[in-house]
Amino acid sequence: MKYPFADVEKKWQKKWEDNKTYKTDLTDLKKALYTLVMFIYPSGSKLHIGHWYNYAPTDSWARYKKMRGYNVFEPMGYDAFGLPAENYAIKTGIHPKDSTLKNIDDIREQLKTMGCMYDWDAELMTCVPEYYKWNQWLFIQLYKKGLAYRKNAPVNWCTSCKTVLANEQVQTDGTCERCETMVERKNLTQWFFKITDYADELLDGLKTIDWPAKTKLMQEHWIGKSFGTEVKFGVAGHKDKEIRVFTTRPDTLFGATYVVLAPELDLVQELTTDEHIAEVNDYIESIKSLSEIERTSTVKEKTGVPTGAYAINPVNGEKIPIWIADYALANYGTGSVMAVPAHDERDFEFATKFKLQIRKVILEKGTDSDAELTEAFTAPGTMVNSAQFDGMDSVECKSKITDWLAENNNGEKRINYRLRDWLISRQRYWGTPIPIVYCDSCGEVPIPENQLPLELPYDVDFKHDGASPLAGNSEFVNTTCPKCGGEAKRDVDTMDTFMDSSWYYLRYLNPKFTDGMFDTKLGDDWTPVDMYVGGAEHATMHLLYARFIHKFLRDIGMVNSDEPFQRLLHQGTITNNGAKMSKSKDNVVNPGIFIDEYGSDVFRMYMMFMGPYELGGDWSDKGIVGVDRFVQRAYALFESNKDLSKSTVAPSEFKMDDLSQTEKHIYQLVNKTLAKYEVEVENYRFNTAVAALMELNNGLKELAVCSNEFRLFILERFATMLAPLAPHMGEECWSILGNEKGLFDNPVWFEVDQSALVQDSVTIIVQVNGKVRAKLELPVDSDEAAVKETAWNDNKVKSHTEGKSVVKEIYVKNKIYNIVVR
RNA sequence: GCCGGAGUGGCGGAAUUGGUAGACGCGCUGGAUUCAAAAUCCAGUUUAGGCAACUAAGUGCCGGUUCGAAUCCGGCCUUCGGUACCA
Repeated sequence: MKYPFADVEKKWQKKWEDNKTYKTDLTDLKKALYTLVMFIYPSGSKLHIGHWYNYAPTDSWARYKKMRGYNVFEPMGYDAFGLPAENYAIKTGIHPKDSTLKNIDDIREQLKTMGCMYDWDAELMTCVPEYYKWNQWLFIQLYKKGLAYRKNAPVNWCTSCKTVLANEQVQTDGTCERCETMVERKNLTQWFFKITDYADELLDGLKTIDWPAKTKLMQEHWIGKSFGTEVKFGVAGHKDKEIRVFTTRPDTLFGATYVVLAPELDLVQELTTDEHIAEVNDYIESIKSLSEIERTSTVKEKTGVPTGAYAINPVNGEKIPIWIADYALANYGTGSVMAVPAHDERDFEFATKFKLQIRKVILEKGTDSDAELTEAFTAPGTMVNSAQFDGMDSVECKSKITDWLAENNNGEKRINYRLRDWLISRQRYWGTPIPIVYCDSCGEVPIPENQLPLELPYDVDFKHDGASPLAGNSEFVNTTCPKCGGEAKRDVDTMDTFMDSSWYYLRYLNPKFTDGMFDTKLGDDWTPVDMYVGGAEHATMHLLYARFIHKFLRDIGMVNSDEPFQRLLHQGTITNNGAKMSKSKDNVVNPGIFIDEYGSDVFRMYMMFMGPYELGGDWSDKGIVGVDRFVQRAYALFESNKDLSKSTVAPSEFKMDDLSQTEKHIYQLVNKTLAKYEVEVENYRFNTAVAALMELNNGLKELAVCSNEFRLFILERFATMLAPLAPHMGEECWSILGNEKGLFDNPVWFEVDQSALVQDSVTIIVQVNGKVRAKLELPVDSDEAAVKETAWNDNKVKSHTEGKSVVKEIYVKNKIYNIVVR
């Protein structure tokens, strides 16, 4: 009989639900295990292949752990705020709240057909006041600690739509995706979280977590800690002004021949001479629509204009011109850069183009100090043209010059970070309202905690001209000051949705908790999350923000751990004809037809079999029949051994000497498979785990001639290995054997019989000059003399060494014997 | 541009530490079964030459280290993710 997947899946899903199999008892902390997958963004109403690829293998891992006796907590929820729902509303008129809640209902139903172990009592969504209230509370805690503050920052502004655009809404040519108008950068006052205060700890903490090395490396580079010197340049004719620059090359300071300021700095307007002001303002206008990537590209032709003002180099009192150039960014570092054309590639190019002075201050070994440079010399060398430092080693002079600057109050040692503070203001509707009011007499005032949540009003014009849609709702905007009771206006921005995802793993533990942001007892018991799985695209942003918030929560006594996610893994992306699946491209592959034809177990097992989990790949259904055939064969095997456990009992292990030759082979195979399976599944290498089960299945062709208890022994192990990967089928096979209790209600796992893994002979490869010439089957741990003799007796070895002299012979025990001849 | 990955048969991929390249599966070819087909089962399947034994080449490209490299090093090419307002 063909495996009746539809009936089997329905049957077990009902049993699991009736038995509350996946309700986790969070008070049972013995072998507690929190496994988490990044929650779902409910944009469309359909789960696509990518979702299955993310969730099904993760669930298989959780099930494996459950079968090994862990008390597994595996929740699922919805990252429900965000831009797409708002765009959809603008296009269709359907309110984000309505479309989002509808999508969530549809998605929940589809998630249930996957047959995952989600504890549905722990389900949460971020767009309800019960959740986002605590975003507001958290904001206020950060505010109280001085970690939330306002400053100016640029946004993408469409002058035609009169709205702020997300980077995604700006096309590659710099125009608005709706109206094709050129997008400008415009400054707005916005809220920031001081993540930079935690930069060092975020860096150090990486050493303590079990994350992919590449992710840690990306975070390390994102934080970008660099050691250097801050130098104070005076400004000629402006005694009250100074320009601070950060440099990692203080040894080149005598070679600084000009200074570059970010065009947007206020200082630029203050310093520029009348003669240059028109040119400067034209330049600022001309770069308004450039993105940061374009501005800082090292291949783009450098642009810039002089301000007419001069800076004073503190080391030699020299007057050097002040320029502005787009590659200096106002929101990075001090916004000012000292330029040393002789020893920096970008400065060399700039100085050459604009005929600025190039002065060599570090001499390359073996070159003439008068020789003209044809390119920047960036390596260390000997100091020249540097007054009292001449003749010294440039590396040593880094600290010498810094010390000398410090003694004269012209600078100091400094650590700089690439990391910037987290901008959380969004000029959008569908998000958490920022709990601040602005009062003419009291200034910015946080809403008292007992007045939270500040609810997001339903009625709003999404196309409201200007900054934020909420600004158009006067009932929302106009309020009274919590401090003085006078008239006040609310902040009309909402929060970045990364705020929602920065602490949801704590809320899952009790989403209905009303006495605080989350139940801190449960938080301490269950976090850090043991295993976190999600896309690599989150490597630097979400995963850094969540770490920051976790550390902040620790500092205010809410959690007792330093990191939110102990172990992390990224699933790969499934593409369609090489393109990322997305609703907008209309290229999503719907799993529905595969579920209908093969069932969810075959489908999820195929996804796991496709390749390495962390690699992903292009979607193809070509191989799914192979997995289906495997399932059919395995099912038939169990069917032909129905109710075996009702008439016989399998021992916990067999003695190899008591087994027939056939049984011995199968016994070794099943133990080898089990040992491999454990390692592969533990490390999310499901493709090789499935392959191992296929090999096992192929090796059971002669099982029928074995004894009853032996067959039961083998099939029990086979069923338990199937269960994590194909949960419905695993349960079914287990029950076919005659077991009354379900595998996930009563977890079972079998030990490997280590004695069955011992091999008595081994294949030794004989190479001549690195080429395989013979394969010898020899006892394990044979000594060199024995191998040598057998090897040299081989005809092929003889023919390939004949008439040549032996240079040397290499023996690697149990592996290889290599003869080198000339 | 910058930061971080990936590249192996016709296809998806395997090779746990530098030691048999191609496990497992798809596809294809041949056979069994069938009136025939589907399904199933059995055998073969990196490429080139050869009936075969066998020989040579081969893990994106070029070079290097080593007795030995898919694996380590240097330089490229292609491609994917991120680049701070998609999430």
